[in-house]
Amino acid sequence: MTEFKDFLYPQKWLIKASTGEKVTSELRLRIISGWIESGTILSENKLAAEFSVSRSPIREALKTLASENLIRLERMGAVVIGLTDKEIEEIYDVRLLIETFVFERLLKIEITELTIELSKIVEMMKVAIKYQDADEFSYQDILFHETIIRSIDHSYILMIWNNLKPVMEGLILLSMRMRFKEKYEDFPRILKNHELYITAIQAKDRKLMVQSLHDNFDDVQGKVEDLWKSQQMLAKGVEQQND
Amino acid sequence: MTEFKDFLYPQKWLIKASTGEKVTSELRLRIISGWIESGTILSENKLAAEFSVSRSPIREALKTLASENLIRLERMGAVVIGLTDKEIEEIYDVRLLIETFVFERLLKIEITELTIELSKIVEMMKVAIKYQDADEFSYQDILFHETIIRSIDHSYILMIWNNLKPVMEGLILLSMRMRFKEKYEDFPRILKNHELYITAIQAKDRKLMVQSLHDNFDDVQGKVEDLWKSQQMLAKGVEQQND
DNA sequence: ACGAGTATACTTGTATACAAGTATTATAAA
DNA sequence: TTTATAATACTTGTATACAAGTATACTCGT
Repeated sequence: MTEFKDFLYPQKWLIKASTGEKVTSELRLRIISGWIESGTILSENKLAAEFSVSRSPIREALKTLASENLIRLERMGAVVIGLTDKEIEEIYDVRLLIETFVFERLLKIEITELTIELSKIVEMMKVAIKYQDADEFSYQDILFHETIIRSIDHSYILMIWNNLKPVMEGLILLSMRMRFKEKYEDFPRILKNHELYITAIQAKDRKLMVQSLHDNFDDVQGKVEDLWKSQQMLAKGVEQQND
Repeated sequence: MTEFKDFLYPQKWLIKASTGEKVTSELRLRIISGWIESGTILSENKLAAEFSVSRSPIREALKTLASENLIRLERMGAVVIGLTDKEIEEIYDVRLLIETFVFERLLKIEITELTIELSKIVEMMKVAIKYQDADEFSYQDILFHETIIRSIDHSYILMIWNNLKPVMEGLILLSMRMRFKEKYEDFPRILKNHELYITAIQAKDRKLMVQSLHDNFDDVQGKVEDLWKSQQMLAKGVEQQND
């Protein structure tokens, strides 16, 4: 598999990844970004040719993406589902569902170590903002939520997160890249929300947590649509560079 | 792939399934039943030899089972996680979580068709009980819950269900096979609970629904442990037949 | 011109071959 | 006996080959 210059997915996150994982990550981001449009029919052979790999890693990728609800495997070809507004709302439904569940569990356990870890992550986010590193910021943002979820040690909640995570990662990645270019002023509020989240956990304050969660969602969800179109234009731009 | 006489998974559910799906289903049930014990390290080559298939369908199966949290893919070999009491409780946590979410949505939509469909399924369950067909009963039981979940048309809730379903199916299958042999008197109550669930949906009665859901769980969950040991003995018996 | 039937170019699913890396075991030296 | 090193027998990941089935398109007959 040659290293494409026009990969959307951060190359440095794929250093020790297998070919199958590379294809999966890249294909996922192309679908989420809209570069590959909903309704497109993907053929294993064509994808294999396009990525200059065999069908094995392609099959692996398609199976993974199907489990993430991004494509639908049919008799002849894989149909791209993609992310409409409806799907994005549904993703946030599920995030709200599991993070609320997690918070209820947090009320019952020791959270000192957790809050220290979360504070560290917020510091990392600040540095990422300072150096305008969208990818690093996204990584820390995802890590923030994953750290909270992992802390309650619930394997089936973690299973849900594992299925949701890659799509969330893609959404946040694209969203943050756009913000660094066009809405840099958003970041103080995003940071503040994360700090509020930590405070809510420390105070074991359910209302505060729900509020910060909603603010967080409004922050990302409310503006996803706009960022969406911009991101699509960006993706198209990349595409055209290679025509 | 030869057809094993000692398959745990219902053969008639696999008629039009691929080899990969057959291996997945059988392997899953062997893990859930405890035939393959927690901590066992599975090798692709050995499994391929055991099932008399190539590594391709085996790899597919292992990847699927890993996404269902039944095994953990590591550098050398796949480690069986299996289902401890903790995992079973966690599965029911998630079921409670999503079915509660679904019920909230049901309050807002037209549920006439749904309740008719559910009533039909309950009738099917009665027939299955009458003819002591544990597998058919399990199928209808799973279908009952899937029908409810599908009715709200929420692709990411459905995604969670799709990940949970195979394990639930296995649990219910093993549990029901045991009941038909040892606890036949349980079925009137199980049926009644399902009818109560329908009533709750019709009446849009949240409390009633939660109650029937809890009863349902107590029914299955509370007795899973006992049935568990019996099932393991059954599985061992099957194993010994083939020594 | 139009329909039936066949040929062809696809599709997926499975088997096999190969490469690269890892753990284990055996052997040799101290 | 113990330790270090090398050979061997594993492991997974990827590529390729093959089989069976499906849709498309084309040709032939009417």
